[in-house]
Amino acid sequence: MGPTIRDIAKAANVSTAAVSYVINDKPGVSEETRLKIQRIMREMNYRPNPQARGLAAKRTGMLGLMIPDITDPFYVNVVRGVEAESNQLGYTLTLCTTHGDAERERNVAGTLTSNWVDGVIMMAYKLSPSELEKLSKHKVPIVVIDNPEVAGLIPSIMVNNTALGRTATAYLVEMGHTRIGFIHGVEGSNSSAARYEGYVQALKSHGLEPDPDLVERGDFSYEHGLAAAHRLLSLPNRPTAIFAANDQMAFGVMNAATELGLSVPEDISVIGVDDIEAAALVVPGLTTMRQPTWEIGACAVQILERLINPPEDSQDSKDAQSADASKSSVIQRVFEAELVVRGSCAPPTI
Amino acid sequence: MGPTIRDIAKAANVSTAAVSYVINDKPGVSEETRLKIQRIMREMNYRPNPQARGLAAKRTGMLGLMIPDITDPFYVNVVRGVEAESNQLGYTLTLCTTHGDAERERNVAGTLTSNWVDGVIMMAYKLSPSELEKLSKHKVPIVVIDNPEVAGLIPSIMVNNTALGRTATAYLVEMGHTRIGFIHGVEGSNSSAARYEGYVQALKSHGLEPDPDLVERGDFSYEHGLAAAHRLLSLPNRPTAIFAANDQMAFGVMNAATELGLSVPEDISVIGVDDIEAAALVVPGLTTMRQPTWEIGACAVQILERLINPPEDSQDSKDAQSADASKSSVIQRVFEAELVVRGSCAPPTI
DNA sequence: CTGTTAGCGCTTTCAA
DNA sequence: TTGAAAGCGCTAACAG
Repeated sequence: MGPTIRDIAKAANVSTAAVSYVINDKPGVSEETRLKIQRIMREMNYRPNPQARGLAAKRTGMLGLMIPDITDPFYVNVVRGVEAESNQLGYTLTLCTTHGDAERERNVAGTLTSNWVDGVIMMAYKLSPSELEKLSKHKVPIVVIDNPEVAGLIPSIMVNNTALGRTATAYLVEMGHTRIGFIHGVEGSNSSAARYEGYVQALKSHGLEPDPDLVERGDFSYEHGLAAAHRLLSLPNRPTAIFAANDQMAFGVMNAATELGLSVPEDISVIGVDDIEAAALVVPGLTTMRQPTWEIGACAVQILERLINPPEDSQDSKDAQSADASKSSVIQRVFEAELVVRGSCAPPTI
Repeated sequence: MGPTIRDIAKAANVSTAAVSYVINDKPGVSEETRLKIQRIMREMNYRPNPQARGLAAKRTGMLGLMIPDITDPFYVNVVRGVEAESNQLGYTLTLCTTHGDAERERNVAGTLTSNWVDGVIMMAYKLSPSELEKLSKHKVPIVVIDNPEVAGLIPSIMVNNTALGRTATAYLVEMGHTRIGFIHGVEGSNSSAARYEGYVQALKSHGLEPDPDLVERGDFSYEHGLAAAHRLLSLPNRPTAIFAANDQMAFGVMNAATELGLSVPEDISVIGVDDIEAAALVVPGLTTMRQPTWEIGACAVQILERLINPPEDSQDSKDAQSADASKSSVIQRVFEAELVVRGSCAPPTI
């Protein structure tokens, strides 16, 4: 157990308060004393105990991050952004995974918002909007990522998945494709639904009629992509392009094509979503929609920081109107996905 | 700010001590009182403040995990194991990444071992063994993963990378290959060096003479794998198989082969290490050496737990001899990698 | 079995 | 500019 603030104070012949001021860069200490204290702290290799600090100051210096799974590339990259930005702002990160389990989500969310951390970033999919709203009424600020259902109720960050779907589909249509297949993600996924919505919009806006036969259920897994593509590609009038709701499924499509003796992109164009590592490792590379995951993570931390330490400067604090405004309008940020062109798409040859 | 232990005590008409006992499942409270207190805690939705708890009990309930990068599949999978096991044991995880930067490693290691956590798991590559040893002299127990240099000095977990190299190479040799290329990882990597060592051993033990021309420098990246393979495959007497020190480079090899009009595995067999997601997504699948990453992470936590709460049961605590023994022999655990056979290797055709 | 009480290490008034 | 002292919420003797 290292030296305490009292040891430092004693060694420097000052009070613990003086040391505390120095630790926290607060005024009230002469330059001379400050320097002396700093020197002694260094000499004794003093590290303030974060627990005591937190207990007294009612802050922990930690941010909580709740995600379903650390394996999924989307989440991982968000985590990286969160990590980088929290470090930047001097927070330490506590990571909790829920494995998409409702009970664990509830649990983790409850613990995190009670006392543990100064703020929490959640990717929650099983908690109902009302549950989330209730949690956000507690003292610990929350930012939700990727859950459109609570946008407007709780500070949140989303990707415009409809636009994503439109962009991907339009890319294919403008290349000359008219029969474009779509493979859904897991049942109930808002992202997948929105991407489908964008797919339909793009089709219609180009004068194409969506064909229900070309739409397959999936679950975001490689295997389902493979199976769905097999069905799609065996159709009498098969599609010339397939838009899969994520890259894993897109890989299933590519391999299904190979298995059926079709080649990508000559016979069938494939586009995915996420830009997973594998997309760049294969030949042809997988064309895909990249979501600005890193930026999303960083942005979440920035919003949280503002929620934790509300900037007082903007107006006079007596400006009731602005206070009202900030209370009524919940922060909401929407990011756009970006098309990453590789080799898996080409104009149709028929 | 939720209710405190005093609120509960007041509501239950007991002392704070009684409540504390109940919280910590300690004896000294009648069943009746215990039940009443539990009921009230539930009713008031009481959550003990971890900071105060930690401050008083000198524990935090947190484990620190220091890794270079959350993107690398090896680390991520270790993290998953750590995560699962810490949850199991009731610890919360604090994640710190160092990006392979020596300064950050030093910093994070210092902070973590000062006060933050009850124990720390480190994947440290820039800290010298003596620095690490000094850190481990502090009060907070440390387990080091994947750093053979400190094995014996600090509790550590490793993968037998020499055996890994032997297994991979022997697989190729026994398939009939005699000219086998090797692509190194980044300069100075212990893992890569050990894998190379195993490669040489396997070659020799099968009566094959290692050919320096077939060994290329690399840096674990796809691009270097691609470049190295181009050189290797353009050799007058090119290898019929290539063992890359990781999967990313192995993908470089596969694609270099394609670019040169060679096919995998007919013309060239490829084997990697790590079993990254992409390995299973391509056709042919990449044959690779899988390290038991999840188990490693879980094991690290178990060791840490034992270090934090030393089991007193084994012998009488007066048994000075056993105390000495446990002090002198530092825990050390070695895992073996496993061959994952996919389609990228086949007997040579020439 | 139960209650009282003295801290844990730090922040933060409030006086000096 | 400095210091004394009162907690923050909880644990762990110790006394009853």
